[in-house]
Amino acid sequence: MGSVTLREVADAAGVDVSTASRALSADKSSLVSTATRIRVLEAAERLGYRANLQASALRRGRTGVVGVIVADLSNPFIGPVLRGIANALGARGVLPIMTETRDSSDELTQICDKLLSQRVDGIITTAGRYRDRALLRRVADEVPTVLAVRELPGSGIPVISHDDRAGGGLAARHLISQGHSDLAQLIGPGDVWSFEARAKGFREAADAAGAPCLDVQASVRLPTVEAGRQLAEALLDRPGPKPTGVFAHNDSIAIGAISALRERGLECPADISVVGYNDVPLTDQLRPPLTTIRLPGYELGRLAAELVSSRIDGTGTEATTERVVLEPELIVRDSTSPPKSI
Amino acid sequence: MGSVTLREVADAAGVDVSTASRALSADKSSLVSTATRIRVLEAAERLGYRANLQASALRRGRTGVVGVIVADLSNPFIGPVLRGIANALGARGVLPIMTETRDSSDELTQICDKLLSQRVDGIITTAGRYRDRALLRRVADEVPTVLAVRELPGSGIPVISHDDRAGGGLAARHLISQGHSDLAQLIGPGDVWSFEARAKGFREAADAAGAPCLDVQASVRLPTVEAGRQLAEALLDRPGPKPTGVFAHNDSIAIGAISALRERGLECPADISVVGYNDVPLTDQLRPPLTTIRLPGYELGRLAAELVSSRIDGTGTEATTERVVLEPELIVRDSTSPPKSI
DNA sequence: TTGTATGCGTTATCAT
DNA sequence: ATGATAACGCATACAA
Repeated sequence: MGSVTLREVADAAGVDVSTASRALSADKSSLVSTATRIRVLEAAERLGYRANLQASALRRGRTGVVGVIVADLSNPFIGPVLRGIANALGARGVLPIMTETRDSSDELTQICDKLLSQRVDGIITTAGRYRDRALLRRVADEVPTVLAVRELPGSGIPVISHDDRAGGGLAARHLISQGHSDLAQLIGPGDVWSFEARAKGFREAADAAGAPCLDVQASVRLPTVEAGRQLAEALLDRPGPKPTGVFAHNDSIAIGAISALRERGLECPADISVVGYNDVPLTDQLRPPLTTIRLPGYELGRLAAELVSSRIDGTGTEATTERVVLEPELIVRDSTSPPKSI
Repeated sequence: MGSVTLREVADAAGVDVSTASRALSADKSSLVSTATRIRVLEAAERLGYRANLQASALRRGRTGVVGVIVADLSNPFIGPVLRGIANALGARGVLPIMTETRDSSDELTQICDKLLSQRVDGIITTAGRYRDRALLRRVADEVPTVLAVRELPGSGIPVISHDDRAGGGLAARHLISQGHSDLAQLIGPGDVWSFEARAKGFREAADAAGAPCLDVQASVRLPTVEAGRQLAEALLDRPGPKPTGVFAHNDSIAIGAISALRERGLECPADISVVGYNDVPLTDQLRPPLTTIRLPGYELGRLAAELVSSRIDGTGTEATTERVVLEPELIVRDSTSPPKSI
């Protein structure tokens, strides 16, 4: 492609490349006389000049690109997060490279390698599992890195998250306040901060209220509708009294569970109440509309992008921005109600 | 960041940079003796060498990055498309830069500029509106470009789409076969291929069956749940007989419409049947589960990525790959049923 | 205010 | 099979 170089612009304007470079640079254009500046600008315009950011990056050591790594692009809760990231980065003229690991550590390894080879200025990831801590730590040593949504305790990597533990507590207290005394939780895939923290928060609040709490653990990797189905069936297949209040670790699991329960003759919320997590789009239109915990995805994305930007600029006051934790919010809809027997 | 350069690896291995370059290059490593190759490889490993793709790109004229431009990251139908793109590109070692226009032409202009400055090897976009034809045509002249999902007739840009017109026909014939004789369609934002084609297909099939068809046009830019609400209310506020079979141009509109209808005392499907479009995740879990037309998002994304890759490689037999059109599929669920009066 | 010269890290061409 | 060298397009330290 005969793309126009700075050299050609300079020649057309009758100046040296260095002068042309200065004239076109936003902050250094003051070092150039107004007359020559407009001459260069006109020449650039006329020739259709477009700066080669690759070359510029090579010279300046900055690419204007940050890598974004998510676990699952088809998880609807990720949409708002990506938006928040894209918007905040866009405002600074930075472009995001988006990648997906499907929660596979091998994938993550390869992706990190690729991003580092691309010399991205920074990395934002929501895909870290505990087992990836060392890997991500190494990445963070090479390039400004920010965790979003999922924390990685002990990694020392700055993180923008929200309080999953408090979210679990909200779910438990809501069910208890509705009169449920037999609780259960459908736990998301292991090795992930979000689910462990939610489980812990839920259990603590249940214990505090003296309510028995059954844990049903997932053996699957991704927290999907199908996983919710399996978890609900595992719950029903257990011997003993059936809980009436169930906390699903995300909305997909909740949806799958409600569907599976219905197939076994249990209606939600008449027979069993279900609380979800994330408040993904459309949860208010489900059958029934889902009571859930809102995860502030857009905000998380936006803040993560701003944090990584400030790290890149070196303006991050290291100590003060290590960890930002937003608050979850209980959204009450129709999937929870007082238990029948009361 | 003291990142290791090829130079240092060469020095450590006691060879020239050019030899080191050959040794590390996949296809040219045969030009190097096995002995020195392993010496170089070891040195690289030991020093933690990582090729600088920026520099490599500058020299070779290829970045290994393609730009992806979508209209709306929060539209759930885009998830599968992005996945298809990311997976197909990933298999070829190419990374996607993802951007969002919110269906604004200004945004699109800026984004194209940015991507071209980044010297992406190719561009895939689902965000083209008719008014953007000239802009995208110019882009396509600079870099291999592929349209996905939305066509841009007369632009001459290769496109991977599916048959929206046939999809509209499927919707109409389904409603008619259920016994509906009074039809209406809630039309998506103007200036966009998908919606115009769906409208046309629906109208044609209605006409062919002699069924009157009311068109309700959106005045909004994005086809959201809220837009669906407004469209449904506009429909009800019209004088004259109310249609019993409604085609919403996407699932979000359908959901908003059903919700608005319910607020006005009309139940779906008892009082009014609604067909959506896209078959986005969770439509089967809605109240009621949505009858809809499936748009093969993953396939579209995958094919678009493969097409742009072959264009980049220059292996695209120009004439044969201009336009690929997949087939839509009717998914019958519970939001449609025969009208009451029958 | 402008020009000169150099280097960012690679790869390709040409020798050897 | 390997080395020397130039060039990709740009930005900056330095000189004028």
